[in-house]
Amino acid sequence: MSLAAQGTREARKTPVQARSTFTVEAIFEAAVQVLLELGSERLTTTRVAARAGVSVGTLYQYYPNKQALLFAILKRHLEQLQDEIEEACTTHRGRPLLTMAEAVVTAFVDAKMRRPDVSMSLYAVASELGGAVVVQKIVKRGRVALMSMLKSAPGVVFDDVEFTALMMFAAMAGSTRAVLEAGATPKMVRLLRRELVVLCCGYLKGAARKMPAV
Amino acid sequence: MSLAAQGTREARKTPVQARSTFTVEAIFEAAVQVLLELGSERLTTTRVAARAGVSVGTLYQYYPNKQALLFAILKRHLEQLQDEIEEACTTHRGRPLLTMAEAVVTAFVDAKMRRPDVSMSLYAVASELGGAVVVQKIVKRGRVALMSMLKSAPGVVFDDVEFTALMMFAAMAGSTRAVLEAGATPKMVRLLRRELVVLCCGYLKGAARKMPAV
Amino acid sequence: MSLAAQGTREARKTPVQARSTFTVEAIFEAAVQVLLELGSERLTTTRVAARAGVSVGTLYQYYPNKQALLFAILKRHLEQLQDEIEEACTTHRGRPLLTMAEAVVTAFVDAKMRRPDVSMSLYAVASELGGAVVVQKIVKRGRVALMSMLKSAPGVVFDDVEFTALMMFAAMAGSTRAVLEAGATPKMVRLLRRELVVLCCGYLKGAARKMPAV
Amino acid sequence: MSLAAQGTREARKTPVQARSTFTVEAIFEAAVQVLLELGSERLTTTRVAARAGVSVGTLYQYYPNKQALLFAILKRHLEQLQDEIEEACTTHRGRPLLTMAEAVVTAFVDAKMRRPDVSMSLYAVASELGGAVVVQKIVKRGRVALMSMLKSAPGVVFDDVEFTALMMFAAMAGSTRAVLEAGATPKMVRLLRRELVVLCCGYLKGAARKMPAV
DNA sequence: CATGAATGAGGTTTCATTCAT
DNA sequence: TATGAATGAAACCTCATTCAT
Repeated sequence: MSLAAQGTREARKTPVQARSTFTVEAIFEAAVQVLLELGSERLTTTRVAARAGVSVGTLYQYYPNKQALLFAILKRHLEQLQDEIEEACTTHRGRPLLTMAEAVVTAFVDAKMRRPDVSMSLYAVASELGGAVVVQKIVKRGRVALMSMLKSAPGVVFDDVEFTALMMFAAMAGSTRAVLEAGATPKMVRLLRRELVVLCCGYLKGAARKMPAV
Repeated sequence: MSLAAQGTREARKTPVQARSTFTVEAIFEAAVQVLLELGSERLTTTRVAARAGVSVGTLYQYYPNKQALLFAILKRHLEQLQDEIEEACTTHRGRPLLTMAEAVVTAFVDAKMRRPDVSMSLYAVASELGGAVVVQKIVKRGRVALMSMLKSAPGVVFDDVEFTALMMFAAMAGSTRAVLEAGATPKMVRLLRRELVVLCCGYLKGAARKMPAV
Repeated sequence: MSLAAQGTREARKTPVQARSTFTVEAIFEAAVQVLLELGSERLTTTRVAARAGVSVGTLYQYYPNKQALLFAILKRHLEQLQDEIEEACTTHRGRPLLTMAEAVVTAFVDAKMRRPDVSMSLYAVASELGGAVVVQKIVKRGRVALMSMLKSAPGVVFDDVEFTALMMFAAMAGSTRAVLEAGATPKMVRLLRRELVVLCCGYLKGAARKMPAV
Repeated sequence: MSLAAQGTREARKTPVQARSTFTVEAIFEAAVQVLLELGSERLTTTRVAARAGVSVGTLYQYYPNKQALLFAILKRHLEQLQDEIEEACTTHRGRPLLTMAEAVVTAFVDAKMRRPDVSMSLYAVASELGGAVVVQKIVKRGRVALMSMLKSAPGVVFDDVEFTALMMFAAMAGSTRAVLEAGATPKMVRLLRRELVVLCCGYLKGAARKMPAV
């Protein structure tokens, strides 16, 4: 939102030596831990440094500021998510809509539920960094993959694939979040997967126009 | 989450003199303004008081702390939203699923888009206060109304209406949020309404089982 | 200590009407209650007024400021104490030292232990108002009475009765306080009485010079 | 009393660099000065930091809160006092009661009168922190030493040495306090020493039972 | 007289960030 | 490079006291 320069959000130096790689990772992991234990509100750079076993000064050597650190975590999470979605989308090109929906839903829910605690903690981070262009950019990758897959669906065509993809992702994100925030019991997660397939499938069918066979 | 007592989130005293009613409102409005301009992160009690033209002390006479103030805003927003949804749900009992979907989607999107800026600012607030029981309570009202309406749908029955209602709301919330965060151009909002109807309708049809006519 | 004008510590107006007498008393009692429940640190004028069932404004009508209120409580306590000590001293003029010691100790401990909680709460108040001349003045009365009684002791004379009286009071005050702060179990109080007699008696005997019979 | 955790009263970090040792001391000394000049009531962390020539933040690096700072001063005072009393008690084991009384009184009064101003300022602090277990602990040391010395007195035995020790300390503390609050002129201090010996001696003799020679 | 809304100085505490060592 | 002491702006919140109604 009011995040001024966004270059500031990137990590400061590319670690070339083994030692710094190690340090960076230690800081990163410490940050994740603190985020989980105390939430983004009570995460302080000093605390993270202490947890990582380095001094604050060192932390600032690798992350120019607190936001950059939080952003790094968010980024990794989002990129993993996008990777798995891309993978699912490429693998299922040309398959029927139901199969597509199932694949994407599975990829999405699996990725989010692998570390439900991390996913939840990141909601707060994302809402602070929310509007940031960098975030939008990362998320776009999955949408592009989804669009591309949808276009490959046999026998159907979408009026506005881009928006359709947006809607589908939003629906998945929204319901997964709701389930996470409601506690994400195994039973709920099971229901979520099933209903999300129903929902996406229903939506895709409704959004698609049948193409006359050539 | 770590928000201990919830009494802390309630307003402090009910104004008895005419003067104070005015003051409370001034503070509330000032808070909304500051929230819009600076976001919840940079909203400070001093700033709100200054904007309202009162002293900090006065602010604290009516809102025991910053959270209570933010919560008041969130609460009003959510309650209006729930009101309109309840209204829509009661009015459309017994109608076909498509009509129901249209009604709820319209109510939801209308409510959210009446003050898109406020809606967006409140995302951050909600993520801070999200876990709070009071919030959950308010939101439940709409879900109950939706469930009740769905049960009245002619000729169909749902296996787990409660979860269906949750999914539908989550999908509406998620996609509306996505559109808001993407800028919410009039065109997008139009698309959102249309596609959300498609989505909800598709989902409800998929989730419903046909009942044999008596 | 740094208490500027001390006239400010007196109550503001002498209640002439029945209603105000009642009000003043209600405020006074409320203050005592709050003092006991929350301590002088957390006693606020608003709280006292609320407890008394009047408005802050009314409180300030009768007590010009918070200190005056606290001082009033301390004053009453001290005056009662001095009364009882004076009484004991006058009654036992001319008796043997042991009898005198017993009488004064009993009066002192009784007075302090009648409301041990109040006594303790007032330590804090006294330490804030400690140096105040007004307090010193009140306390002096008991000392004067004690001196006068000691002078009447048959067959003995003190080199510096004034200081002897001071020492005796200080010893009584100090040990009573220690017992109060240690919890003041019935057993301890019993011990206190007994030992205090031993102590005072021993001291008085040591401080007195035998006078040759006339 | 209502001072919850006692960890809060302990110092925050042990300085490792030379610089910080200096800083801690500067803060401590500044605190003592402010305490003397303004009293504990008007001592503020900001003022102390300013006086010490450091920023508030630095102060809070070493003392987690205001109380911890005040407590540190009180602690040092009490510990010195206990040290000197212990010393006096160990040195005079097995000596006659009169010698014992003289030794302890001297140690006590000397310690208190070395910095009469500090002693007085600390009364207020002690009454705030009085109930704290940590304080009780420190003070206990002197009582234990006194008890141990009394037990070693030749030819006498005490029924309840523990209480006797308590009484003797309370009497010393009480009278010293009275003298301090009365201005502590050299003459009074001289009288105090003398009379306190008389008082303690008289008390000990009264409290002791003669033991038959073996 | 009583009310209670309003005041606002002032206090405590946190924490991102810098920089001398 | 690493350290961690120091910074200080800035936030939150309290409460004695006043004064218009």
